[in-house]
Amino acid sequence: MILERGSDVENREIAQCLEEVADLLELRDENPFRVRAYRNAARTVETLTTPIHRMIQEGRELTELSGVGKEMASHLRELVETGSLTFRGQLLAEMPPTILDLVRLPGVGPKKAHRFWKELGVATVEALEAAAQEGRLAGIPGFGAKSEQKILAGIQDFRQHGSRVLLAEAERLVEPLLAHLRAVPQVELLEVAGSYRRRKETIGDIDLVAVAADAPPVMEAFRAYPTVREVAMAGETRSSVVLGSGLQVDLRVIPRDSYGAALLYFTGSKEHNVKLRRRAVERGLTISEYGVFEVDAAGTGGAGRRLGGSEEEEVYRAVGLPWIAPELREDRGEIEAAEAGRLPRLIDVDDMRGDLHMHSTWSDGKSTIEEMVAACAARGYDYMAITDHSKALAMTGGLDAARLRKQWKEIEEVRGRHPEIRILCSMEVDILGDGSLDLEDEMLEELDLVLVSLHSRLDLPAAQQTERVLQALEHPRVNVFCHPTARLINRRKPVEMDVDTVLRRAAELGVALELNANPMRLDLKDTHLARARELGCKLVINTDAHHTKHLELMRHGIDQARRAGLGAADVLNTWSFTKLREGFART
DNA sequence: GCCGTTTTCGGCCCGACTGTTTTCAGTCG
Repeated sequence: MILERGSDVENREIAQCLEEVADLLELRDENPFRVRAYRNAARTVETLTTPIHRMIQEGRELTELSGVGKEMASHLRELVETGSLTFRGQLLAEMPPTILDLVRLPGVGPKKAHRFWKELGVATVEALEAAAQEGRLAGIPGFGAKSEQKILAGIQDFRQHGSRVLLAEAERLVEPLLAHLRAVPQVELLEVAGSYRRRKETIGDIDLVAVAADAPPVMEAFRAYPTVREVAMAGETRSSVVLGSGLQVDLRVIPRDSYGAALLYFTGSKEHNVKLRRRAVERGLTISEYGVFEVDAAGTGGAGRRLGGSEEEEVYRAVGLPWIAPELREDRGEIEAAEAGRLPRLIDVDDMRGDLHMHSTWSDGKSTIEEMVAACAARGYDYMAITDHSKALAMTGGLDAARLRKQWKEIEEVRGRHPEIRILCSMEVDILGDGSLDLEDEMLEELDLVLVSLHSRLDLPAAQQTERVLQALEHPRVNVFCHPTARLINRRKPVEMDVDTVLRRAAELGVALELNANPMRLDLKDTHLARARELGCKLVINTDAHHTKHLELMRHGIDQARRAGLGAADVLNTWSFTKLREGFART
């Protein structure tokens, strides 16, 4: 990977490079703690809200970052200055880079991958597949026919379902499974843990935690669920299945008094758990999925007195912390905040008092203005905005000035019939290629609220895209920049843009940034939101509904906002209408 | 490779399951 030279090397790319170095070191059978040091540093960089290149510009000491020492700091510097890392190049010279693909296969780790290469000369997924089919794998010690089958199945699976599934999609798949399991009489409690409970935007697999006095009947029911395609693992307390959709689901059955500890453990994140365990060790305690225990004074490694674990609160309390919301459990500073009593009171879907981005049949929406208004009123909103597309988006039936004026007449009539809700005349105005807006200034003047978005020329180089966006935000009538990076999760990459610069300028200008709640967008993403708040940006959460039923998607935006640690006060459309008006005032 | 109100050396989170093996390494979460 050669990174683009220049000041805009993204933290994500740097983190990726360090991760690769960790993988390569692991393949070389290096000291596992050295490997971990690279992974830790990668994680620090990835979750950092300030771009590394900016830290360097500002002359800040990189070793301030946790997990970054002298060596790592010099790696980071080299990456920012040259766009590549010599050390990584040296490691890559020792082995074919395609070996890294092997490690991504289920059941194949660095040890096995290394042996495939050394003992069979196999370095690609294709070569491994051929070797397994020809029975050559079973020839090396430690491998048998079963290993061969497993690897072939893994390759199949990997090709079909390489990417993670959207949280909203996972919900649809899991709900009926939960109903199926809850119907088993032995099941006392059942909860989805893992990244699903942390409300991550995409899900790799599903982790279920169940309490049952008698585990076997639960396991049996689980494996007998109609859409189960394959039972990957079947133990007494733990089973793993693959559903017809390709989604892997793990189930752990645990006793009631371990419920909290198990839920905590399987909710993760891994990094959050590691830090909690370290805290436990510092206090002479040990945490497992069964509870919190005193470490045996005799030092035999056995567990001593049990301090609790039936509820998550007990585990946190044992290490001197208040309960932490699952959405925050990423080791991005939430443990330190909890310790200092500075955990944010997270925003809730009930805090929302309006939705400021939705379409109607005037452009590409499927519901009429009247229907959208009635649906918003039914949700208890105090205000809403009708924001159809502008004329540049011809395929959506975008409105020109003449049609927009006609639309205002209709909105005026609907206002008469719905005094219970404020209806703002607005528009989602396209940002044109040169950064100008797709609506005349005199029309912009008359709108209650102006939204701007990128829908075209999404492939511009970073410098040009950034300039284009900044140009649009400078326009004094602009209030909200919608789905800023224009990504579609798993389908379209975010535009190349210096997000940090855009956030800074938006904060200065008083232009609000949208968190688009559509589960395919969730744009801005959590780390950008956290950075936006840090910089004092105004924020709104909108559904971008194209049908009355889409108004319900607001909860996905709330999930994302909670992951960013946002409270109700951080989001303008939780405010009263009067305060909202003042909030949108440009600076 | 990082880190330190016990430490600049000696630590670095914990347990289940599988396959293949006869006591356990590798992988996963």
